[in-house]
Amino acid sequence: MSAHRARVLELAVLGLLHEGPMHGYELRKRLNSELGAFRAFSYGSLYPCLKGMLRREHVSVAPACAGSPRGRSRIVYRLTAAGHDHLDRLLSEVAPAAADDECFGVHFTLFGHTRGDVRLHILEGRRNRLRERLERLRERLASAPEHADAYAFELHRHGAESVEREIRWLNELIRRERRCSGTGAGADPDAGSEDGTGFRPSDQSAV
Amino acid sequence: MSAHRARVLELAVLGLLHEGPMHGYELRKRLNSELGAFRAFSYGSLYPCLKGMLRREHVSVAPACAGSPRGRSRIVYRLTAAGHDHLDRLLSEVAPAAADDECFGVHFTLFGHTRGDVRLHILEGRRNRLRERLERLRERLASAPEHADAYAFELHRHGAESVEREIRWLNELIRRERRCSGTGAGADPDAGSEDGTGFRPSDQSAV
DNA sequence: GTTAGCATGTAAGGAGTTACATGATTTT
DNA sequence: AAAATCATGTAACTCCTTACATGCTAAC
Repeated sequence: MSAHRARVLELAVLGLLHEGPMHGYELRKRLNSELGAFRAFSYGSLYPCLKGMLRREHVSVAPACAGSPRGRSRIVYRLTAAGHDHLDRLLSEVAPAAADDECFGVHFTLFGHTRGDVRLHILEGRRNRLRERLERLRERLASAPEHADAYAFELHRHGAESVEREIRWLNELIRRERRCSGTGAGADPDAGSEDGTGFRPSDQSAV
Repeated sequence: MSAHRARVLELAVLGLLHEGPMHGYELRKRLNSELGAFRAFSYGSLYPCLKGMLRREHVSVAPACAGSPRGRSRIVYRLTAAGHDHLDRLLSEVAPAAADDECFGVHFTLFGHTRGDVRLHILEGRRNRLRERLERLRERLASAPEHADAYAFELHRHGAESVEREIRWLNELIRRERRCSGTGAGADPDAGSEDGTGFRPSDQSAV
């Protein structure tokens, strides 16, 4: 009932403020370069978010430290103890939403503060999501009738290749995580389902 | 001032209904397999959307044609003349939003009904968007300090590679479009079948 | 003295989701 | 009779965007 949806922005803000205090403007800049390719947040979402976090006392405001305050005076936000706890809690639970396109990047970026077992769960969750997607794409490609739209086909072909690439990337990451965590307590049969689907391109290694 | 934002769902519905009349449930299924990898719409957005289109008289309802009506009686939607016009208009204007991640796929899928020059504009718009993204990613990668987060770095590295791949794909498509429109008029999408679909991921340059 | 960049904020609203409510038919 | 599948629909809500409003400082 509490956190049933994404809440990407707040997680990202918590993550950034974990590195150190920051004011809103800078927060937004780093948000949009750190998370760069994935999302771009506007002030219209950032400031209300900060306001909410302030109300919940996950952050506190510091008086604008000087330095070289060009422009209007800054409001510097800093994580409170409660804020740190909240971030830890968010990073400890294996949110299924972490497999979402919009969330995975943020969670991955915060892997540095995430427990090893949670990292593994998130990577596997993401991989499973992509495998489902790939399966659907392959079904469509396999059943592509001759009258099919050439553009749609090409889009799905390229989409399937992209998904395959990301799955292979995840496989490699998962392998590394398992190796690092040493005694693998996990029991996941990682058998490759070889595609006999007549799916062509230089398909190295099972995804 | 009228259509300042995406409106992906309505465009997709117009596109599907252009193929022929359909009822809501089927529409949603096709929406989520056609657009497959990209989006998944729920009934909670589809039915209100259809209602709006009905109000604007872009679609009309037909009495549930029989066939094998398993389940509750169907409501079959059909494009009106105004609906066809509206779709044509949407596909004629080069919406900048077509470069968005969520929109590009839908627009591309409808390339079969899109004029050649508009296709080219959309492909180029998408490529420019991705080039900007790639530039930002490369900046981040280049300026990655030694103390940088290894996970964030890896994410951006993989992200940059993915974007490069998509840009190369777009380059190839743009090349083909130019070649086709050079010889003849651009309004015959279904002809030819174009099948040299062998896209080689070998060339790494000139993104 | 006006433009440009830095900095904070709000009001209105768009697009879509979840969860629910209903109902018919077929399969188990 | 229960469960699964097909089928339509609504209300409440979430997350975010756009467009606007404000104000301060530096450079041209």
